[in-house]
Amino acid sequence: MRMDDMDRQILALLTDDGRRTYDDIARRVSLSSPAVKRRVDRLRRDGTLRGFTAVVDHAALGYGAEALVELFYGPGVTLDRVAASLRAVPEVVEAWSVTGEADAIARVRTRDNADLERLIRSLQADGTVVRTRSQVVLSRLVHRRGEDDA
Amino acid sequence: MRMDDMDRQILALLTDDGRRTYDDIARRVSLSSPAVKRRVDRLRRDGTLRGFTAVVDHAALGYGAEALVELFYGPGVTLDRVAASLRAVPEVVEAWSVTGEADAIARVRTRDNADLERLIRSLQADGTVVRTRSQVVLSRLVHRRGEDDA
DNA sequence: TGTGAAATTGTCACCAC
DNA sequence: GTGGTGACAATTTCACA
Repeated sequence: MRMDDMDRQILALLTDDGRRTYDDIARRVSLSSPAVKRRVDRLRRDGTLRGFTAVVDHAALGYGAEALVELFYGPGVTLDRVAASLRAVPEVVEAWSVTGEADAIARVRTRDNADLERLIRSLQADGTVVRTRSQVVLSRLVHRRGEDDA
Repeated sequence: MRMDDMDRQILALLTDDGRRTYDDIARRVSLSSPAVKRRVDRLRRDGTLRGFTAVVDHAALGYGAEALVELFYGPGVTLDRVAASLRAVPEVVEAWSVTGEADAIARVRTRDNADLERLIRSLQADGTVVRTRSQVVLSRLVHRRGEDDA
């Protein structure tokens, strides 16, 4: 899985616009479009390039509330069990196990704060999580393309 | 900015694969490809669809460390100033102002934990941030496509 | 919204380095 | 191994119904 600067440039261009044409990329990196395609195909096989996705404005879709919810597990609860139960909740868009006080942090998105509160209650009611501490997102300060959704 | 179920289906399909062809989408939602294109064009004009991006495995690119860093501002520090100083740090891939104890949370990504520590020190040295509290990501438990990078 | 045609893009075999 | 060229297939795009 060698990675040269050409690959990094191509990935940066595709991160900026995932639907850029091979020809457009080729001109910017001074290659032919088949050469670019071969590199992109290789990066996908490697797993370095996982795929492509649409960048959607969730607020425009009616999901205006977002929060980071710290989760504290009950005794003896395994990581797999928490992961499985979080995956079952569509509002959980991302979750990590972390160092520090909390065991994990879930990033959740709901229509509004009322839904947010209901969601947090339901996470607690689940049984795997004994306590939560939430930080509601007021605004986005930084966002780099290829790093998230909206 | 009306949004019907057809639009939502199209956005879901493009979130799953941002390079899906109009014809592929058209078959799945029972429309013609020009009709799909017209809707996608409208969603882009609306701003509902912000664009497309590549989904990259940052660990494969040598950035294996990730953390959520809670930031506590000094007195009188404005949101704009924090946003500007965070934007200047490439390792900050996302940041939000939040409710709760901390003023903001930055999501950062570095090569390793040593770089992570250096970065956190530099955020404190900046002057706008008087204290930080970090939660280092151990593993990703949940990740929905269209919600992030790797 | 669909159809059909033209322009653009993706794809692959083949060759050179 | 990597890259380029040219030909063909697939897709995008748009005028018109």
